[in-house]
Amino acid sequence: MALTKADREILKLMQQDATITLNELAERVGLSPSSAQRRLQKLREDRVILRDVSIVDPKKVGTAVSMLVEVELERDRPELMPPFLRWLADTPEVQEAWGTSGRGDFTLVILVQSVEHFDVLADRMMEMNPNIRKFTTSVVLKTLKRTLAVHVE
Amino acid sequence: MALTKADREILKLMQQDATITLNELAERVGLSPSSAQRRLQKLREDRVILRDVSIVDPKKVGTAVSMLVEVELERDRPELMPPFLRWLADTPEVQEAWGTSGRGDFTLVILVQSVEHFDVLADRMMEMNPNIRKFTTSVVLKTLKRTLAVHVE
DNA sequence: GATGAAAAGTAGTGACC
DNA sequence: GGTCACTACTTTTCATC
Repeated sequence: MALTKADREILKLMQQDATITLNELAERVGLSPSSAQRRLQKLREDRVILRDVSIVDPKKVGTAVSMLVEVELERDRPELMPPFLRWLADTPEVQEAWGTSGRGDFTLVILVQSVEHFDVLADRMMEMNPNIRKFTTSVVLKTLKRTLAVHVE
Repeated sequence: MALTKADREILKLMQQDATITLNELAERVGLSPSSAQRRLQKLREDRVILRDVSIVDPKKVGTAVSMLVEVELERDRPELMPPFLRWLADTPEVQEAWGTSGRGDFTLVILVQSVEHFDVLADRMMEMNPNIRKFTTSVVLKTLKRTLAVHVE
């Protein structure tokens, strides 16, 4: 499943604006609309493009506090790992979660309406996950950049 | 610019799948297609919805190493702040960047093809930004969740 | 095996109620 | 906010390279 130059161009453009029409897309990558459409369809079939989503401004819907949370788990309780993963998946305030090397075991990006909401959430997190040894929180003062766009050569 | 119940439903659905048709959307929020369209249009005009983008699987395009980087800046060189912000904006490998309280001043999410690429990038970062006092790097071992979706009540 | 042109089908838009 | 007519976009077909 090698990517052509046109494929890469399509990915670049679609990551910027997925509402672009096939005519525009075709023109900008130097293909006919039907060819562009077929390439795009194949990129979706091959799961290179996973999905298209709208990006919502948190401030406009009343959720404006982001937190970076580093969580350290008890390593000797592996049976509590699946519930923790499920908690991450099921908690919509958790936007992102990575398992990392280094200091903390996990780093989470959490988006809530207020610090009070975070407090409640953190309490619930500890309550539901007794394998959390400790966690440290950084308040986001300023979001400078936010994209899931992948740099395509 | 108060959000109606239908608006919130629209945001929820569009954050999951922005390729949904107006007919589907209308049906699921209990409006006519043209009403749904008008609400959607207004959400875009009011910049509640900022844009629509395709989500690309990094593994499928050969970029598969994520790093979390905490950067600490010299506080007494404010004139070097704008260049740093420009570097963040102009470097496509930097997916996300926050200014935070707590230990580090800034936290970055960086996506590269390999650790070797990260090395080159980190060197360049230090070279171009002499106000970086130090930085610490965590390698992402596992990405558990990744979304920019905002939880809409 | 993929492309482009053109036809057929579907979805989005805007005027009107 | 809903209905309808119009326009634009997407998808398929078909011939071609």
